[in-house]
Amino acid sequence: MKIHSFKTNESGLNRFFGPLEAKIMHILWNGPEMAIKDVQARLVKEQAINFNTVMTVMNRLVDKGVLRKRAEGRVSLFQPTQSLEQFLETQSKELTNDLLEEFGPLVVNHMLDALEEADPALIEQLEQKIQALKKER
Amino acid sequence: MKIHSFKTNESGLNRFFGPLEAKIMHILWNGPEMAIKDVQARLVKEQAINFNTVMTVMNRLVDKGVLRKRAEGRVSLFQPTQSLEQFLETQSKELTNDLLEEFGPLVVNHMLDALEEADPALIEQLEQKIQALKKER
DNA sequence: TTGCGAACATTACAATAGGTAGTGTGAGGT
DNA sequence: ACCTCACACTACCTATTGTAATGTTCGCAA
Repeated sequence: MKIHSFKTNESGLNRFFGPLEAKIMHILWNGPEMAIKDVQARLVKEQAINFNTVMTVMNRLVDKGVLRKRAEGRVSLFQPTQSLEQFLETQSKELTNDLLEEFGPLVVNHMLDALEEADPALIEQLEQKIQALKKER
Repeated sequence: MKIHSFKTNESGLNRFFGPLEAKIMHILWNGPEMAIKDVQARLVKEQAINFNTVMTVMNRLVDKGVLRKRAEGRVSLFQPTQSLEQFLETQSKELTNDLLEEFGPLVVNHMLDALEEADPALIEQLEQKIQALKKER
């Protein structure tokens, strides 16, 4: 399995995951390899939550391929299959390609409209890359 | 209601809609204001489909705000609330903004990587817009 | 005037995704 | 021999989407 949808009405990890899934991924990305009860312990600080609930969701994340599970004696230890950086890199690349494929020039315009108002540094970066590209040809 | 998710594993209208929803929107975007039975007639050319099924889905599309329903005597006529162009414009803009918000510079790089392999004309367009932007300042 | 048929409304069921949690099982330590 | 803890299995709930049966209404024709 993989990530199939990007939610426009959410933010951060909630764009890729359900709310509990997102919290769990957040914990695993900001800490070491962990057992279920470790994750649960961190979640409980916010909100009471059943051990089995955490287990079920974590196992589903394993099925989706975003967590890896490893037996260490009697307990299972979990860790993300990708670093957060890799994950964001992968997802943003896939999304960007999808967008360009689907919308082509429209996206370029929107991009610039957005950059115009937002971030002069990004425009600089863009121009640098374009110049670099041109020289290569 | 609105569109809340963009599916990375689909293509075209299926990125925004379920498969039947997408077919229905396709028909309404490529024809005049229509009654349910007109839509059904076109769908049936491909695949037998129950009138009520079409009705239910079309009414849901009205609830979502992507179709408008208008009573004309005994029948209801349906038509998209936006043209396909407007819809794609809106969606691609929203997605582009979301992406930049969420990933910032990562997206700019992916964009250029993609453009590099894909389309020299888009790069030209990009550069034009950047020059235009610079002059404004 | 009555009643049929067409269009719409209401209701419901299946599948999938995600959140929640009860019950079952097995292995280790006491 | 047994108890506990971690894990497995199963199930139920909500939402979304596809599917369709049943119920209602109203104009027109006999």
